[in-house]
Amino acid sequence: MVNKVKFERETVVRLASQLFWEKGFHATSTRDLQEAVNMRPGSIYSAFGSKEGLYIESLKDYTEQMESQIKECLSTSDSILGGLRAFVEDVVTKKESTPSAICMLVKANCEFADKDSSLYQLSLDLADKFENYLSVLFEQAIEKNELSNNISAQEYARFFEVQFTGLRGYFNRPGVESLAQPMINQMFKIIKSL
Amino acid sequence: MVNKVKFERETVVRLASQLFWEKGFHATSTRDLQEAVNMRPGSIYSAFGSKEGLYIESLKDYTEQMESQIKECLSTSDSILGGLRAFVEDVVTKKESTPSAICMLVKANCEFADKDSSLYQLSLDLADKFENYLSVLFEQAIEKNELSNNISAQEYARFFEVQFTGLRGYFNRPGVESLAQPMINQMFKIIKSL
DNA sequence: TTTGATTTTGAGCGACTGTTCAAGTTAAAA
DNA sequence: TTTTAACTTGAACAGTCGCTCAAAATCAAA
Repeated sequence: MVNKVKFERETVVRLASQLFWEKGFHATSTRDLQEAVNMRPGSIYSAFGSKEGLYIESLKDYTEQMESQIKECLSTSDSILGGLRAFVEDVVTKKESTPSAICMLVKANCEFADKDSSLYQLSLDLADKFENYLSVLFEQAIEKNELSNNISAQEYARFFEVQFTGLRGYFNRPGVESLAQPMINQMFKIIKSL
Repeated sequence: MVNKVKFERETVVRLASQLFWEKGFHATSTRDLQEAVNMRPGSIYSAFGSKEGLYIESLKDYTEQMESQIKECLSTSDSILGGLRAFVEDVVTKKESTPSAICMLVKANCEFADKDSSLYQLSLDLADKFENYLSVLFEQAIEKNELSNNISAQEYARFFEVQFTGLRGYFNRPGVESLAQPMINQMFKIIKSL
């Protein structure tokens, strides 16, 4: 090796991810990105190939970050359900410190209308992966008798997902902060009664 | 009057609305719109002022269309809850005939990250109007004893909205059609038990 | 039939887009 | 110290963007 890359790939992807999450793919220009990651076009294109390439890496990084956040919440809590609740509270109540209350995966799924586009497909694949991960967690919750087995782990996961994304959409506006805790309580009360 | 406009304003807005709903504001070019509504730029700009002006009228038209759809469902059904259920089934199961399974208001709210932008504000205002309309309906449902008064009409409306938008997001993908009816059943079973 | 206010047309403007690449810089190896 | 492959730079390209406006077309009223 004669010379090393000067930038930290992970840092750059993290910064790009924040910008894409906030503004979406189409509304983020390559010049916005250049400024955000402090790189000139040539370096970006040699490292990521295209705006789309950088976006793909950013979206994957986002889901990894989200899974890390869940794992963190699980390790802090003494039950699966407690961990999931902590995660939901984290996301919904600390929305000021994130680019958007709305999940970047949901935003991606909204933005790419062409069902044949690879970015739409990617958003589906990552959402699928996330649902599977949730299913595993709910499987464990059933095994630990935190939840009944009236419905399957996958059905719990689906309900969680619908409620979670619905809530995040609802809280993507100012002035509803005081509703967060009651609505999360309601959500988990329902889950336990399914 | 010396000369009349040649186009039907409502038809044009309807066509533009479909395109904006499908592709979003940023990904829809003025040339896409020109083709869709079969008008030249000069005519569009003299009638609507700007791309943004046409979008504003399109989004307002969308919400009016949605309220009409609810009213249609209510008139066909003999209960408020039955009407709302018919509406949800309509939207979630006939998604192939619409530009997107996801609500155009939700897409708008996703797309406009700048909380100071007037398009973001518009999406909030229209969503607020919709929530108020739902509240009125749930108020009636409580009065007609279709629902308990354990929680307020507004709380019912909020739960409906979260569940409804969550479901629509979930069904914005291929291959989940068979889950629609069970999940809608679950949704209304929960509403009745609140 | 002529008039004249109004609407429609579409070529084209300046700004911005994603992307390229020749020239400059860097630092490990020779 | 020199070499040289890898990396960085940023001016610039071709294409697209939202939008304008002078000219042509339209048609009720005179």
